[in-house]
Amino acid sequence: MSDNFSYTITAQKGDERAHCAVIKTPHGCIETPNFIFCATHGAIKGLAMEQLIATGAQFVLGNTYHLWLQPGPDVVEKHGGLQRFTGWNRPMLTDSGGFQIFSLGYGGVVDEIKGKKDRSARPKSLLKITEEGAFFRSYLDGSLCFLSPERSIQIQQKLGADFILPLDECTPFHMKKDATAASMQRSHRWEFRSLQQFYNNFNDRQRMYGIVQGGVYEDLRRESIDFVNQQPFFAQAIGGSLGGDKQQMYEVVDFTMRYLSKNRPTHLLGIGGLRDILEGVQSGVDTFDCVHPTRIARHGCALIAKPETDFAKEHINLKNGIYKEDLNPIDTECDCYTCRNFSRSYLHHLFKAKESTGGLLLTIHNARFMVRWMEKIRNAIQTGTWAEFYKAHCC
RNA sequence: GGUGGGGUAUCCAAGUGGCUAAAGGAUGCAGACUGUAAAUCUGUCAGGGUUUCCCUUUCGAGCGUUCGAAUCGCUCCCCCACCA
Repeated sequence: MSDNFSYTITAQKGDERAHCAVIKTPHGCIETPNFIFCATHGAIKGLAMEQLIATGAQFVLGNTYHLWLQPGPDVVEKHGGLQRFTGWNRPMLTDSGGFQIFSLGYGGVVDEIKGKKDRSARPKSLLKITEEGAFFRSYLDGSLCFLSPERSIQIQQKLGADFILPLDECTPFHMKKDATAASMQRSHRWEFRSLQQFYNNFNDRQRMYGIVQGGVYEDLRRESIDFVNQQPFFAQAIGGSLGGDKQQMYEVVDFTMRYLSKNRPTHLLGIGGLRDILEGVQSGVDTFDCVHPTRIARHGCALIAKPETDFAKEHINLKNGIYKEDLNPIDTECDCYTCRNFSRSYLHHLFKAKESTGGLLLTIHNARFMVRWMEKIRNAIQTGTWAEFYKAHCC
């Protein structure tokens, strides 16, 4: 194998697990800790890639399931891969569709994975899961779809992102331990098949992550870690249910990180709260991804650093009436295009008037905010002040 | 001047005798959102209170019929359409 890919730890103090590293890919390097922005359908909702690049973002994620249904992997392949297709000529990862088995499969309990209560019940479009794979009803046209580990990898090989994920099965929080264990073991078999497919058609411009399952159970997580550590993955991700509340999530991530290989980059799937990221970094996580910053932007919320020591509220809602005549920018410290040019009052107006530009401007702010948040974290680690930084924000 | 239609809460708009403090929508006020079927979803929206219950004031205005009226009758005010 060539040296298209590498993982190098660049800063780590004493016996702290928090560290900085560089992940090298054919499309450039990623400095970690870092945040991966979600471009599920091959676009950052509300932004042109040019605008995301301007924020300093380094890493973007697309979704196998969505891109498979639309426009289809062959179309992307004809463009020369996802990077050319989307205009993001930088490091990229594709998720396997495993999360969709969960999110489309449990109907109203999409929130289950976070231990939250059933709210907006949706009709489920997952028909059934067998050892072979998952049968879906396409949410686009109702047609029957079948996603297997092999199929997911074939699709991802055509999509051509730098990093790909094996198909796994996510389990909801309220699932009994033996069922969680059975699901985890199936995920392992699926990951093994994914690896076989990957290496059978190996392309030196791609690498694969392993995914740790096991829910909130420490012994299951250890079993899953043993599996992942022993398989020839380039990197590893923590998936599945992380518990019923934040504290449990931090604990699950922490004991999982304790046993995972330190020689591989580690990704925490689907987590992106500001405090959550600090806790993850503290446990040794390299990368995070989350729809939260871009989604809440479209819903009128801007991430803020104001309560530097109180993370009860990590954002403000620009739709609130108090911003109607607020001439200040979202954050006077922020150097993003939105904060340099527009008032909270203007943003409030755009959302009240249902102008999609409001979502665009807040997405720019939130993206830039996340980029700067990760820069602050890396800076603290590089200057040997991580412990103080962490304590100042998390205690 | 004539004929017909209409005036309902912040706005639009259902409702023609009790189950109506009054459907629905919008606006307003707030909340949620964590590997995106999300530019989505939820709550609230006459006033007050000891707030799973009570009181006060409401359907253009007034008077009346009735045990009971946004709903029926009379008078008045205003709006719209067409005809002179």
